[in-house]
Amino acid sequence: MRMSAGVEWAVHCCVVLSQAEHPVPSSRLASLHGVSKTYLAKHLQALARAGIARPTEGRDGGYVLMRPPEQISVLDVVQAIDGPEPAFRCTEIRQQGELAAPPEQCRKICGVAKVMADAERAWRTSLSATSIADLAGSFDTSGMRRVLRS
Amino acid sequence: MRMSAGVEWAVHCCVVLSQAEHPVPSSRLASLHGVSKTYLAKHLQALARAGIARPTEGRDGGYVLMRPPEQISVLDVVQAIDGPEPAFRCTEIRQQGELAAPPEQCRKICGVAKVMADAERAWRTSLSATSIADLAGSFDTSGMRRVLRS
DNA sequence: GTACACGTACTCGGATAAGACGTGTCCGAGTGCTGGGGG
DNA sequence: CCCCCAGCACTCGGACACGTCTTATCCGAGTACGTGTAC
Repeated sequence: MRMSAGVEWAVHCCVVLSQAEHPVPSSRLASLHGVSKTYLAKHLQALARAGIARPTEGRDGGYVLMRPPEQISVLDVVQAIDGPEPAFRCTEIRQQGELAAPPEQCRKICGVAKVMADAERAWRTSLSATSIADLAGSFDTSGMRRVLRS
Repeated sequence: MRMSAGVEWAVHCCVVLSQAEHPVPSSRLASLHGVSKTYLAKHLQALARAGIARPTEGRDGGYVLMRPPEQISVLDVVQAIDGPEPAFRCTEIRQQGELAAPPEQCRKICGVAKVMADAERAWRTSLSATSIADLAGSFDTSGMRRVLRS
């Protein structure tokens, strides 16, 4: 199970955006973090589709957070980049093969799928407990703001 | 983020093996669940490498669980198939680009990585709370045993 | 009747292709600023 | 001095290749059982 590397980029970008007072272009965000400009742009589009950041076109344009950083959880960013569908997808193999269970036993969710769903729920709950604002507190925001002004 | 489909197969196979009294060949496990024989064999090898199931060669051979099903957690099976490495891999982009943090600020783990690690820990804890024996209780084990004897 | 040796059928195991997805890149369309000219 | 307009540079956005991992398959090596034979 592997999470897209773009998630890390997106979270860091959100932290930077939470400290910016003006729109920040995707190319600037890329050079700030030392990553590919064009590929980061792709992920920022995903943030825009999810309603987390808003792009401004034209000169002096860039991305701005659409909500206060306290109201953006890490889970929001992860799901924006990685997709909202769960990692485990039950293919209902309990209904296939020689020991296929009869349909009347399959009204309830498969026990395997339930365990996986519970685990993913715990994962999401943990991610949603931290906001971008919380994360920003663990970084050197003063230096971040200084670099953003220059 | 996607989990390997083989995880579902492996968990169901472990449930079946917990009800079997004799070794069950991989080809039998495949036809019982209606999945590819050869591909399932590959995943069963992973279970063997992880010390969960043991293969027996020759005629009347097959796989047998190496531990009582109460002592095999769903997490054990998931990690055997999907690998033990975490889904999120921090690439330390806080040390790259224009706003690279100085090394003395990087002795502690990156805040982003910490949030992800905590979430995955919650996920693993949830998965380890359920054993193969618990799962077997949610299936029709009597029918399973009947089919296995035939 | 018993023990041994052989043949066979079955098992696992690793090495080998095909497909899907994440990763990375490129160029075109659209927009807001800015400088110059006219009123 | 103020307003309007054209040009421009910059931005985003979607369409296009590449590499890697998951998925899927095949064939060979090895082993335990069953049978036939010799003692």
